[in-house]
Amino acid sequence: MTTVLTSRPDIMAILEDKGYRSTMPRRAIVRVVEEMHEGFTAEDIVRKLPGIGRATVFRTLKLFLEFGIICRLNLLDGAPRYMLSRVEHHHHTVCVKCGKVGEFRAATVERLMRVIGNDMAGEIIGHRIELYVVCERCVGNGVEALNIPSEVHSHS
Amino acid sequence: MTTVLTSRPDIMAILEDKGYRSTMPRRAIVRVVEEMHEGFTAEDIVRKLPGIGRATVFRTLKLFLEFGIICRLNLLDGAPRYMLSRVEHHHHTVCVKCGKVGEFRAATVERLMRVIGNDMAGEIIGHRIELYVVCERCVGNGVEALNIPSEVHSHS
DNA sequence: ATGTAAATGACATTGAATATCATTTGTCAT
DNA sequence: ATGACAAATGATATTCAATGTCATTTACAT
Repeated sequence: MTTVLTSRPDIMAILEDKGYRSTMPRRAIVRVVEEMHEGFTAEDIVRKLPGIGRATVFRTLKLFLEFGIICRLNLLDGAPRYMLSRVEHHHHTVCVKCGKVGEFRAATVERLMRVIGNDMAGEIIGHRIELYVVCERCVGNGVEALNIPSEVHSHS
Repeated sequence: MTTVLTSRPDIMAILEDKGYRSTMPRRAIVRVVEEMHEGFTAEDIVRKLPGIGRATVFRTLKLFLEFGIICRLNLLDGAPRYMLSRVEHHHHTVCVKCGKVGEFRAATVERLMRVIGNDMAGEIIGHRIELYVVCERCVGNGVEALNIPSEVHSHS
């Protein structure tokens, strides 16, 4: 027994399996993405890696997205945020105050989809659920009134 | 009895109540929005109303959004789509083939939120659920393989 | 080592959306 | 009705994210 199994999949290995090359910029982006734990924008990566071209960052994130290595959250405003995927199916919480992105899983969600599917013409391909929350930390701070986008309350 | 109650709220009246003026461009946009039944982009409106400035269209849609008159869907790619809100809380279905936007309601959704809320630190402010579907019409056509964004399957 | 296709990065370009600001237009008081 | 004034508009410039182009570089199979 000489190696410890890392709980995290080897991203470069995934790409190499698909025939993509292990290049310096890709490795750098993998490294940065792996240590960003609360969600990040493409621009965050560009800023953290000034030696690497903007186009490359965007291309690489798109590649990661395509293989489910990262996932994308279209927030209410501003650029989409990304975060490293966990293996299991999950959904996201977004703190409307500090922007922190969290995850949750709920068996009920899958059951819900089945119920809805039965009531519907057509076929369900996938779903997206986002919860807008005030996270523990921000509730604690109990600061001034939040600017909550009204659309979150009653629609979509 | 001289008037028929329209089932749809008078959008201009809502705005006037809030102190906004009933201007020609706003009335034009209301008219167009009310007759677009399958979701539209800001650009759709700009195209339909060449006499009205781009900035005004964006400003007005933002205003409508703020008061819940329309709702916004951040789709997987491209510009956000808008659609006239119904009064009741609901969620959206998006056909990954033809882009048609539908609506659904499910009591289970609200129950789900309560269940999740109990399991969570912090406070749930709102939620967003989107179902990616192949709509009835497109299933019928049974056409070639769909280009389904992988992120829809397993994440977010 | 070398050839070759893949990948990169500098740059230009697109496209959505916002900011600016002189002009126009609704609304209210009269 | 009229005029005054703030609100709203629209032409334009500008921002910002993201993509396309293409000559150069780099990883990898041989």
